[in-house]
Amino acid sequence: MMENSLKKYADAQNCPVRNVLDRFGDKWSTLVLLLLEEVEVLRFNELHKAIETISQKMLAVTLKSLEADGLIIRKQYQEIPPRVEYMLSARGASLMPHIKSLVQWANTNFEAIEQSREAYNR
Amino acid sequence: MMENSLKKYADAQNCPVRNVLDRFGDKWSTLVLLLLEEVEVLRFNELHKAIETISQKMLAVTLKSLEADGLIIRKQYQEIPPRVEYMLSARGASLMPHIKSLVQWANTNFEAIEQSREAYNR
DNA sequence: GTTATTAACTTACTTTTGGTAAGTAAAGAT
DNA sequence: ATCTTTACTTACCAAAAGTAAGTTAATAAC
Repeated sequence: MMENSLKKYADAQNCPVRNVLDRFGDKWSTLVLLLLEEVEVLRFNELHKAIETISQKMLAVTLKSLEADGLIIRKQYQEIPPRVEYMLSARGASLMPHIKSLVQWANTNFEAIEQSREAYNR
Repeated sequence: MMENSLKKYADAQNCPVRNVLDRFGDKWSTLVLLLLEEVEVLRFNELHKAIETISQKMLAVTLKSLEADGLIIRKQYQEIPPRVEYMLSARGASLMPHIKSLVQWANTNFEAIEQSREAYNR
């Protein structure tokens, strides 16, 4: 009764849900995407300052994987000191409505969830 | 020009977006939620078999945090061997449309993203 | 001519998180 | 007396993420 409906999630590699959601399952990707949607063009250090708690290393890793997935565009100028600008790609932009609907839900349910957490830890 | 629009993300603790999205930022929560939406009621071992690659420990941790957030309900029967059933709460159910819209996006964009990844790694 | 500055990262190292495998508890069946 | 069943927990190990310092190369200041 259950086997048929659940099997499709078993294989992480070939499951689109897991394969793609694992990517937003990381700590920073959605945040970077939200910032880029809001400000449109940002340099590495601007992102770093904006998020504050992210390390440079993690920001670099996050940007690379977003670029690899074609969600953001990296534009490098041949200048010194270096200048690199990041912005959403069309694909990245098409993702944002879905993420923002999640964000909206998070905003409306934030307080109730906090209260549940507190109640649970007592 | 940037300070005003970006500041709100700086503080993880009090930012609803970060605070709540960090929770789905883990590897397993969304998967458990999707399964529970599909099958409605599942026991610990059923979830464990369905996801396969999750460890019992991680499943226990995931279920606890989902319960703490009030997204799922844990119903324990006083029997031996023990019987515990998990199902979505109303709050959890209200989340699912947003998650599923993300899942849909993932399904439609899966192949293109895979191709981008391959191209990037060459 | 040496030193400082700037921006976008790397690298080496440490800490935190996640995974594996084995163990626990308690009743009923063998 | 031992085995089975279920829902976990615990001890130990591997992988991921965080920290801090280093790299590069041109221009500017001393």
